[in-house]
Amino acid sequence: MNGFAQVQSINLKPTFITERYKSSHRSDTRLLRRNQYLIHEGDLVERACIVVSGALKSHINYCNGDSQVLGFHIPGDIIGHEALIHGPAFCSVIALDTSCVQFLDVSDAATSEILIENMHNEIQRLTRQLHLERDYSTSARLATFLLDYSQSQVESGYSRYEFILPMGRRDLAGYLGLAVETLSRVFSRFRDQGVLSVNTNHVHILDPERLEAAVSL
Amino acid sequence: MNGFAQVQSINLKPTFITERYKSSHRSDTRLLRRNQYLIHEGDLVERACIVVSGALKSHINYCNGDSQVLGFHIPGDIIGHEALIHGPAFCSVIALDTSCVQFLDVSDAATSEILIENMHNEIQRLTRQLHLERDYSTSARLATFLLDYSQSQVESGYSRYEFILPMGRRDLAGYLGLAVETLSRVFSRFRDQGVLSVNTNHVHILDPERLEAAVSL
DNA sequence: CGCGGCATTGACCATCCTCAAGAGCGGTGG
DNA sequence: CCACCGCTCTTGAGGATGGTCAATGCCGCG
Repeated sequence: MNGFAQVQSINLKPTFITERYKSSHRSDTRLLRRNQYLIHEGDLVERACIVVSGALKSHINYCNGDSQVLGFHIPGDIIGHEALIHGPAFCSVIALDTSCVQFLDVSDAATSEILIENMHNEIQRLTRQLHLERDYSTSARLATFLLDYSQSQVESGYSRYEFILPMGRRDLAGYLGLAVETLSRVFSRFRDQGVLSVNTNHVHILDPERLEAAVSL
Repeated sequence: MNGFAQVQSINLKPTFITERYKSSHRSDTRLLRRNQYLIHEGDLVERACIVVSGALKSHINYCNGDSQVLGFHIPGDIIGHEALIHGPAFCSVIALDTSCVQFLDVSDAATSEILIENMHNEIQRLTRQLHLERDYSTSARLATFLLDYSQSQVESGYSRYEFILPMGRRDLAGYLGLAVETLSRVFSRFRDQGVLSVNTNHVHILDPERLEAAVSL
């Protein structure tokens, strides 16, 4: 998907996943339950992996108990490019839902090429967010996020306009750089304007055009 | 240097530069004058390069004539990791001063390893800026920038507390995500508080401790 | 039933942007 | 040499956006 992964993005989705499934002799996967960690900050990252199902988030914990969300990872996203340089993990990755990841063989030339391209895309995405979308209004940020998420749902074969967000308000607000209250207000405004219907995590996009228009407001 | 390159950072400074100079049979360098382009947005990037002297900026031009600064590049910075994947340049790179760059041989294993590590550092730097330093106040942003720049001056063998910024207010404000007026006000405030003495581009850090304290304000 | 966590809503306020004007400075040409 | 222009930097006043604080509603769970 686009616009979610801290450690990754790139859309090589089902095709690639299936291919890997077939080509690997034994399926080198891992199943995670809600709130289970895939990676702890500082751990040495031995292997990269690709999300097969579920949803995860990467974040950094502060000593005072706070934490900063860095990104969300959904099926097709690659996690752990640190494996390329055998470096320590910059952040922790935890499952938001029951999730399944498949490990990748970094020593494989084709795979490491994908990882490099993935890093490259990630740099462009971060640069865009940092410098080009920095001044987006609160509505623009939420609109962008929802449209990206919507798009990723389509690519996974789900409904474009109706879905359930795997993260809570706190995480989403943290990721978007907003106060929880502000995020809540934006949701309410969209609801009042008839753009969305929202029931906490259940989102229904009623007016895609106006949602897209909100990106440049 | 840290905190400047859009396309790069990594501190392999003089050692590496000298080494390369020696090892390359003919010195594969390029000299650029002020306002001369090293890379145009969209161009295919064939070779990466390292800044030997001077200063450059990377930016994106909008159709309306505006432009967004993405980063500054000073000696030791690597530019053009796109060379690794033979992709098009995401942004333009232009010389702010008379500058010299040395091209790198991407097909060389050691060099491409350095490029990968460099990309990795870049992702961490961007992530930090995007998610961790997003809410920095105006003073904190300028303070961070000046301290980073100061550090890079030291690493290049220049004075820690007195230097000339190679970019104008407009570019710096654009990079930091501030209005020019706001940036000017922060400079003035630091001046009034006796933290800096400033004469447009000539900066003298008078009170390093308070400048560092300003990072967390 | 009552507690705790999460989401929502309201009121207030700080920060930073916008608009407008003035100052400094270098270049050009009469 | 000086007057004019353009550009950048600075400074001031006013206003909008979004954060903080506080109260309430909502739901699941012990």
